[in-house]
Amino acid sequence: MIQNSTKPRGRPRTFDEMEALEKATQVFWSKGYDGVTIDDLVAGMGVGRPSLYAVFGDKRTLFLRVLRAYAEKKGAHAAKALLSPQAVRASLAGFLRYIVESATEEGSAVGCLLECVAPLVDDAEVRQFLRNAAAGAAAMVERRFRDGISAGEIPSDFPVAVRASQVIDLSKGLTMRAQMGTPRKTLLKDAEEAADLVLLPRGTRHGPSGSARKARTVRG
Amino acid sequence: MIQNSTKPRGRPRTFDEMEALEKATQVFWSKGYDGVTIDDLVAGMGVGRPSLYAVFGDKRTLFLRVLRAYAEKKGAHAAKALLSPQAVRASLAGFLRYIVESATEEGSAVGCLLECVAPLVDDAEVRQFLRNAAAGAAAMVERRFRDGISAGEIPSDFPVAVRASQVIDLSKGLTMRAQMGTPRKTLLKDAEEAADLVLLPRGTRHGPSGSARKARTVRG
DNA sequence: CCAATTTCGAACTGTTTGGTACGTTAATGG
DNA sequence: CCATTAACGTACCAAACAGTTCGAAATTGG
Repeated sequence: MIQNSTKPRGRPRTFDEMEALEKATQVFWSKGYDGVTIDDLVAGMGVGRPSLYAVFGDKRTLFLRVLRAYAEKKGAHAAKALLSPQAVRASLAGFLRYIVESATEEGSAVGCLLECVAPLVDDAEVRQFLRNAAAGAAAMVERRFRDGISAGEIPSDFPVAVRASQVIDLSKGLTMRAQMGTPRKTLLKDAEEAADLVLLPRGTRHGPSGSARKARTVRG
Repeated sequence: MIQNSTKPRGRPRTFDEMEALEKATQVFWSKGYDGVTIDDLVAGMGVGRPSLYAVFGDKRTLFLRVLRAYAEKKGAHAAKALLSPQAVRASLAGFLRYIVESATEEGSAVGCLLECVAPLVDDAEVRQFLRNAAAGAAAMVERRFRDGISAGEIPSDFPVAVRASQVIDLSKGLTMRAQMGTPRKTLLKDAEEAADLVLLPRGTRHGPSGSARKARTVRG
């Protein structure tokens, strides 16, 4: 048990800190960062205005905390989808499906907090956090690729790093389309296509398939 | 000449409308949408406050106009890169390079107006516009693919629509990474990789390459 | 030079916002 | 039962903000 035996001295809080934090997530989720006023947070979190400042600091601090909690939760979920005991393609598709699903959830006017709200905040610390998060996600995918190589599912010359970052890029594209209102069904289909794409073996460009091979060097 | 012979009657304006619009673009570019105040626009555009309302309407109207002009310009540029008389891969790489270059330009704290600022505006009309813009871009890429098929550069069974939308997804990923501070050099390299990826012939997954083919159906 | 027209610029108004001060309430501890 | 502690909620303040008003200035037409 984490419960500290010593009870706090003064008047007890009328809200649960973690619960309030989740409500704050909802608020930022639905209104963006700049769009949210302190009053929005007060109303949405069920926390008095002075308490909000006392417990969570100002808006920026609160947002960073929300972001960290959100990323942790989402990252855990994504990792679970990605590292489940399935074949590479299924893992990858599951990962991308999860991205799409969380981005097309009801009640979020703006889409995904990490990929749609936070990027606009224009704050050094937020940007750093996002870079790290993206790098972490790419590393996770890359690791899955390596495991796929170990398992013999993927050829050993598979460009794991490049493809991993491409998975993340594609996922960002999916997320942004979700935000623009592309229906979930379409995106889920595209998630499957994306999984197929990034697993294609490299090298063999279309040379042998077509008849004409236009006069040019195909890079290198 | 477009010049209307009749000179306007009253006091002449001290600013050029188009020039002011470009300055407004810069303002939105560097501060986002919610982040800019009317005073920012007044200061950045060199237009008096009442004139701004009289000529451009309120912030939202002005932003939509900025967005349209920006998209038109960028679209033209991208189309030029994409439809230039080169091989498919070179066209595609040029297109993606342009995306990266415009997203990593100096002086834009926030990145790209279309893909980083506008998506956060949470306005129905803006979202509609963005959907159309993305669809237009995908259509442009798709068309280039078709031309590639006609020219015999690409096999005729190439999934043009799917790959076109994947190009757009990848470009959005590149743009977002640009905004997070990933260096241009990295992104230019990734643009090349992306061009390679989406041109890979489909179908042949890794079955024949590795030795072990883990017991499972590879989808379907 | 004067009337008509249009823009300019400063100043104004009512509202919203972030942040805080203060008296009140609810708990603990002796 | 009173002192102490801590959170609560109302109410407040100063700054920022969107949008407008109004007189001065600059141009055209006669």
